[in-house]
Amino acid sequence: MTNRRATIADVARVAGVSPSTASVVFSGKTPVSDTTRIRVIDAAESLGYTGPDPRAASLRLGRSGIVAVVVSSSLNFMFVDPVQRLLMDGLADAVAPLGAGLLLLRRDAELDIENAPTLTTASIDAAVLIGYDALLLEPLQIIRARGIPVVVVEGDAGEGIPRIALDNRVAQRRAAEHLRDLGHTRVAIVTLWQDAAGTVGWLAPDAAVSLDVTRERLLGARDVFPDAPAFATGGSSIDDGFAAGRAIFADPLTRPTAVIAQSDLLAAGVIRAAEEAGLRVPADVSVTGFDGVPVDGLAPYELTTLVQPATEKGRAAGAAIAAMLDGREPASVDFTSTFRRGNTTARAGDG
Amino acid sequence: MTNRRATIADVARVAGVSPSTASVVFSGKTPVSDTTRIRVIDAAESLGYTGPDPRAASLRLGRSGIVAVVVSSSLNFMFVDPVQRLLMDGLADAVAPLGAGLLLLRRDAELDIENAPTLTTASIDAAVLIGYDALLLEPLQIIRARGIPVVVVEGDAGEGIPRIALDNRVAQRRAAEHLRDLGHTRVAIVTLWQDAAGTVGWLAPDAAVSLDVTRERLLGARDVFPDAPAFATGGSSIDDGFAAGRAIFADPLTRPTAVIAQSDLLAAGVIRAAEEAGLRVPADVSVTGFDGVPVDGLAPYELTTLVQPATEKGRAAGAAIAAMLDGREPASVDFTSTFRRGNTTARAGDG
DNA sequence: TTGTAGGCGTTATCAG
DNA sequence: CTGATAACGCCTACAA
Repeated sequence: MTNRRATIADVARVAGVSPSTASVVFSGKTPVSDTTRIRVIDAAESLGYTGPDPRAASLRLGRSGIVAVVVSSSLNFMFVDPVQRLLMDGLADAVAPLGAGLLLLRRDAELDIENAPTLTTASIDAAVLIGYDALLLEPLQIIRARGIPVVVVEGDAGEGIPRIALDNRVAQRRAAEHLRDLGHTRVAIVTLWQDAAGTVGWLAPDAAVSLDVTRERLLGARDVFPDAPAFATGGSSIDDGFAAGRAIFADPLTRPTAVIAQSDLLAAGVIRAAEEAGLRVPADVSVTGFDGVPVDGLAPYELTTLVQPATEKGRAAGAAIAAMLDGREPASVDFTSTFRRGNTTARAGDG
Repeated sequence: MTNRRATIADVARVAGVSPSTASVVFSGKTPVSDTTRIRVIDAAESLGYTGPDPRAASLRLGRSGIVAVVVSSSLNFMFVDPVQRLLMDGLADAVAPLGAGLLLLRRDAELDIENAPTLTTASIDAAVLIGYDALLLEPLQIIRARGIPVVVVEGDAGEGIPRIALDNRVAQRRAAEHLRDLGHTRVAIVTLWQDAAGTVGWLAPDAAVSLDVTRERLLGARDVFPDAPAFATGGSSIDDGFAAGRAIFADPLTRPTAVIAQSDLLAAGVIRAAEEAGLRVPADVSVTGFDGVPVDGLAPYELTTLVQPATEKGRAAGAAIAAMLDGREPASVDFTSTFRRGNTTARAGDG
């Protein structure tokens, strides 16, 4: 019985009008007399026609209303980070007015040969690359080859590709200066991923950090504390920060009086580790974060941190996409973080 | 200069073959001689042709390779929950072999009139509804009217709609029995959302809980402790659990010796609150969770909890979709949680 | 193995 | 305000 879905032609026939008229009734692009509109709508209803087939419309119009978001890791891993979540919400906000939705595309490392590579076969109007790094190079090339507009958030994909960036170095420097002004001299740094592999451990002083965000924030901290040791984590989570904190507080002799963490989640973990080591925060050790996001479960503490406009970054990415789809020139945007003093930093030696 | 993207017809012309032959070269559906294949590929390269236009293919083939995931809240809110994240990964796993991607559709409460309602205009092959409740009723109706296959995860959308479910009641009962076996009699319950509005506070004994998951788990706990008071939270987060815990531990006289939390995140918050109140876990108060997911930052503790196969649930949803797209009958699946003893429960009175 | 023809369901254009 | 026409770019019987 479910022979075939009704088409606009069927509706037009039943309504006794031409297909183009019926089409216009649905698109609203052109004025239609009330009587014909009603006839068409009635006909549609009687046929169970629920509106133009998006596939056909998409072919005809040349756009599908879909924006791809390409991520380099598992969704579980990616969305642990509140910054990413806020970013996605901002993006969703910004593309909604375009009538667009977000298509989540994982760049699967272990991609089976036979699997249809969705990035090459999906009807997408534009793409957003998040946390651009070497892993996203191939997706980027595919997208560019298809001539699809693309925006990069965090990280630099080269000339001609609009990017949404943050003043990572300057902002992180501000946190370091804050600690210096409080009299701290023995400071340790806890960084985000140092490379795509996610190698964990103390960074060699001259280590080349390939990930933009990590490198910039590290440079900012080193602008003030050139010799501060840095421990690289495998991601941005409380657990990762906890592990780093344990390593940092392991030796009472070399114990720092302050820790600069490259994210709020890492900072939360460092605080946990400090408590475990019997250190009070901020009396014995000061901790700074980065991001300014709500950290679930950090309750008593309020981090001294750099607040970045995560949602705004997503909106800006969406705006850039809207511009490109509109044929306008997309603007790269540099966002600024603001310093926020919490209760996790104090004068050195107050303990 | 970028007049028009090359089409397969252009490629065929340059290669000196017919369009159908060129098409076959790309689809691989029919054997083609090596010489012609090479000619076609060369022609494509010289024209900058990167493969069939997905929009046209999608119209012709009748499928777009896109599966919609409809969520009822902000992405930020939704992805706080590790269960949702794992679910999404499982879903992504399962639809990847179909060559499909996941389209994230927020059911925007404050939908502007002028905004294109993406659910009615997106080229989707199927849809997944997560945490079905009254809020998703309208999306469900739209989807069904369009005749698009749909699967519901958690929650019942009625006859004929395949669902991926969990043995919430039975599993939660097991946790309660565990506590009873440990000698606990004064037990409090911390629930997930009680209704779509997310009303927070003590539940009236006869309160009608409209959300399936919450209700089932509540019933399971009450199967063993019929009179246990229940505090409803506004979501599944450590902070929500913390707030609930504060309320529960506020009065030393009515203080329970055990708390049944309906999620691991809530349990983590309850533990935090217990510590704040000077109670030791599990010596003074036992706490059980639900989900069996890694809780970032819970480090020293290992929850006594019910482990649910979150990723598997996602995979099952994907499998059901694959079946439907294949014309096969989709199977509803009932998953089973397994009890896992951690270090957050102990015999009553051991403190 | 290759080519021909027709249509997937819409919508923009332009003439009435 | 309405209707005829012509794409949009591709795929697949079917015929050669």
